[in-house]
Amino acid sequence: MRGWRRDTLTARTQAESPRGIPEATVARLPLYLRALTALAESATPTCSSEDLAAAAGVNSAMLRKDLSHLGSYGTRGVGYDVENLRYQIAHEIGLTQDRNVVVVGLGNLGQALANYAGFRSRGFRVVALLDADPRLFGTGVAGLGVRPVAELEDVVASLDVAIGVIATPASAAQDVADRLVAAGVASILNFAPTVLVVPEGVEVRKVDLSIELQILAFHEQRRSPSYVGGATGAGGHDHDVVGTDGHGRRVVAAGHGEESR
Amino acid sequence: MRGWRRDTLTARTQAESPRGIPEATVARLPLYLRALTALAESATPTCSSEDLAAAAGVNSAMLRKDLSHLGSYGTRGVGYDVENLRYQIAHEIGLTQDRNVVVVGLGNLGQALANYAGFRSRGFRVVALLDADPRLFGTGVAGLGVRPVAELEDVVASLDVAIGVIATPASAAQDVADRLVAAGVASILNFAPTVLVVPEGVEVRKVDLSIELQILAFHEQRRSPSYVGGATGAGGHDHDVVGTDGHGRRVVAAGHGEESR
DNA sequence: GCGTGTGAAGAAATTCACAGCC
DNA sequence: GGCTGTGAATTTCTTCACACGC
Repeated sequence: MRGWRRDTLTARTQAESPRGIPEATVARLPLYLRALTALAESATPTCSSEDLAAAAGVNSAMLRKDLSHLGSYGTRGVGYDVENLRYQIAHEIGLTQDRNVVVVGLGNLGQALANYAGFRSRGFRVVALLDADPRLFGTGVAGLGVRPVAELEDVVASLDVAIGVIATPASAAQDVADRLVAAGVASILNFAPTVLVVPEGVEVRKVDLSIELQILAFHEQRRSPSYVGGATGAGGHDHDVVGTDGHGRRVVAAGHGEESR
Repeated sequence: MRGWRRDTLTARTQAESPRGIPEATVARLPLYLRALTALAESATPTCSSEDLAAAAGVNSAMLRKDLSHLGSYGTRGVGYDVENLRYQIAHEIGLTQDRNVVVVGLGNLGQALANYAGFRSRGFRVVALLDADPRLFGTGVAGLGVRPVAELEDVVASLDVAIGVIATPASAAQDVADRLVAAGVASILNFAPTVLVVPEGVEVRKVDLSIELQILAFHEQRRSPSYVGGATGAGGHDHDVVGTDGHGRRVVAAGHGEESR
């Protein structure tokens, strides 16, 4: 079967990364996966795009479009086979194989991360903990001993680390990132409130709690009656009609990223 | 009533809320704020959009476009006054007033969040901690006693809570969210790995560690030589050195570095 | 009929490129 | 000359709406 790839030379509306699957879609696949897992646990054999979209908190049209990038795994007039679709998405994300993770920085957050069950439950194994503070060396966190950050290179090489989680103070983050990259780690999850500069080809995801709070604060202020829009500016006559969608409720899924940005 | 589409013609060509400022821009303002604070600390009086963009890890054209939504705070031929721009952005985000935060769920993550300095340093005051586990009641975390989650409504009302942080297990998150909303909280930061359904007008930001890891895993897999792209497809587009170790990867300014050819 | 898959339309976000001001 | 601010062009993402297979 010659797969009818969308090799469409009609370079119209198609940007796609390397071989397809836009970033926005990739960011939602884990959501669908989780929703499917929930459905599977409730012994639901099949589901419509409407069902799954509701469970994932997205629009059904978007869900179908997203899934169409993976292939045709649904049946017209019926829906999707929960178990099969779950497997296909897990496969696409690459969860069929476990990946080793090292956590660098074991302050409050780092320790919480090391203990976070969500890591282990989805094929991510925390195999080493590193910190610069000698007082933490050897102490047990999540069944692992904390080792000196000086051993970073050894750890990455000997334990086949694929992902590095940075939970250090901002001042140490770039240095740690540089060393992780030099040691061969090409995937970094950064919790330090700083911008990381990395070479081409290295993927960095950032989680910044204070930024999330500030975004909330912005909307909070906007809701306030006293808000007139920034300092000056006559502002528009726009009304705050948030366009009630009739449903009265608004589903907030995962997303961003940040968000966005 | 025929189920015809709602007359969306009401919206002009801009998703913008009240007075402008697209969501993507809002999500970056905190980034600029942080960069400006760093510049201020190094006693830099003014900076160009190039400088600031580099410090924030974005493209300079995007930075200028973003700032243009706030007003004209720069000087052509010169740049931006660091202190003034910092104030303008802080004002726009609404950081001129403190906001009270309640943390619900004090497991590993919740405790780490309660202790997180980043919260307090930017005008967010954690004023109460709630949990359902009696064993935690009264124990001190970050100088506050943990109180029964049953007191949620009291706490929100008496302490003027503006933001709720949910760090409970997924199973409890929706219930907590419902109660927060009913109590008048319209801004929620959700760490529980579940989709929250909230009424229109309530803002939810979500932080999901396992989703971030899965996104990294996807790219990790894509880099892998054995990756052929889902079910079918050629794929091999990589010309990046996948070879073990060796300084295969070239440092190319970084995915964020501006560079305008 | 139902519901997927998808081209086309629409909206949003990003980047370009340059006019205009210092 | 240098740099901001911004319309226009471009790219990316989302939604619509309907043909097609069940």
